[in-house]
Amino acid sequence: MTKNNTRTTPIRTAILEILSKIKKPLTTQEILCALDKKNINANKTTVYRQLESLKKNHLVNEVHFNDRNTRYEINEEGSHHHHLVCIKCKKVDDISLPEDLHDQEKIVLKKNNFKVLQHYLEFFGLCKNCHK
Amino acid sequence: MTKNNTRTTPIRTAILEILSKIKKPLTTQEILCALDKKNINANKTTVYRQLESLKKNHLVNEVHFNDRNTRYEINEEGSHHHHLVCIKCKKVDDISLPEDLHDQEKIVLKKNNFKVLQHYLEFFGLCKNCHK
DNA sequence: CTACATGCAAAAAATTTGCACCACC
DNA sequence: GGTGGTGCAAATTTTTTGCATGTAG
Repeated sequence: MTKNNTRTTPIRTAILEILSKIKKPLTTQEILCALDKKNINANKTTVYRQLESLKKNHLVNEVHFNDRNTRYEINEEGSHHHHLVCIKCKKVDDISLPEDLHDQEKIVLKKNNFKVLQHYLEFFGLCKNCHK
Repeated sequence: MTKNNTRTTPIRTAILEILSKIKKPLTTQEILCALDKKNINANKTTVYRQLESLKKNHLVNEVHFNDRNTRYEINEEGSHHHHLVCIKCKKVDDISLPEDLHDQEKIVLKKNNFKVLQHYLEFFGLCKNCHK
């Protein structure tokens, strides 16, 4: 039993394994396929529910790119990273930025009296192969 | 006739007006309602198509927050701004950051040889009213 | 008179809900 | 034995597509 009254089940474990290994955000569809390839039979409802639960437990993050798809990525403690999304070949690279937040950003947030719990930073553009 | 072979129609104009005035991202639903309040009768299909077209013409941006909704905001040239999303009261504030990108971020992007066309930065947390 | 715009209906896709049943603690 | 997990079907919501018609350039 993990925190928040959730149990460690094969499906839950498998989803975490998949996301941990691939280290990039996957859509529900992709997760479903990946489970299938692992010969783990899971209903899409279950996957939705597990992802929702994993999100609540801060084990995965929901990420959105420039399309209409909801994606999930593993939430690796300490290594907060961002994404470079190539709008041409759709490749997604992670980048980890040397420090968390710019000082000036912190000042703005402080001035707004806003308590940041999470932030997303995504770059859209052309990767090295696509902007030659 | 604007660029990209699009025409200036009442619906298109109204959508831009709405987004220009409100200056925050709206869902398709909200845009539909706003049109209704303006007594402009528009089919949802048309709105979807206009938003897609406006996006292509870089007049609006598609924005995603921490839920499953697609939102659109006016793309105001030069005043690139970001959002503070309160996860409790759902209020969305704009912030404009003093400078575009952190120097160190620029270095990382350069090292990755990635040409940035657009970037999103959203902060999720608690606004001043909600974290008392 | 041609290309874009629109509305309507239907299809497709994504997500949620209700209910029954199972299984772990 | 009670709480969470799962599957299935159905409902709901969101988005897309096809087609007929309208209309501005």
